[in-house]
Amino acid sequence: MSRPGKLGRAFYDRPVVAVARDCIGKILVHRSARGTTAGRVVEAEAYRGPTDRAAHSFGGRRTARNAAMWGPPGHAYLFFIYGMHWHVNLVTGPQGVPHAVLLRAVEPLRGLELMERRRGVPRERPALTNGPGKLCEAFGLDGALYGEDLCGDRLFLTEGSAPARIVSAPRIGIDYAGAWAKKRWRFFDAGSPWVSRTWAPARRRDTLRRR
DNA sequence: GAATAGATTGTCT
DNA sequence: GACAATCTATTCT
Repeated sequence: MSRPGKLGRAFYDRPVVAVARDCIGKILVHRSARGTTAGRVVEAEAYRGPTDRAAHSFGGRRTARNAAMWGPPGHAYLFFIYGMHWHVNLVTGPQGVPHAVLLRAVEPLRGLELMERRRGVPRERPALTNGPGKLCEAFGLDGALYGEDLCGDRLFLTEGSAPARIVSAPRIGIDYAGAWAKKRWRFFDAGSPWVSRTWAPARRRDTLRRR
């Protein structure tokens, strides 16, 4: 009731790949003590445990860290990685189904000054929010929001404008996942300059050194 | 532009 | 003790 167009529980209580695709173009809003930040989601990935080897819930793995993934839809699953970055996910599907959507990049819309201060990057540079760790830093998202209800007033999505073209591509940074790494469960707005990478990452192992 | 190294810590084996 | 759904600076071409 706090915002027109706020997405309800039903949006998240659907198959994870569909939610990931439908996220593109929606508006992410975070209201914090320091101010409100908002941005248009331009890139997201689906993680479909327990069968998806790339998911933290692969093989039925259930720990304190990934507990939110197993909870009801429409909540936030945040985790800390590489010793310095937070990532934010939208939990999807019914309780007990450990699926989630990783938000990878947004186009900044509101709270630009706050984002610049948090990131130390000027608003015109894509580096402000074009990566999962970057957007969390810009929006001030961290463990304090673990399990946050996305149907509440602190962190949520609202209706936005669907892009002209959504591209599907392999997910990033999960080369260890074997065949699952090839699934095209990364979605992004083909026309946005705020996407982290427009296609698959350069694969180190596959790129032979030319003398 | 592309490739590489280093940062840095919570979590789990 | 190893590793991770990353980022940045630096180096090389």
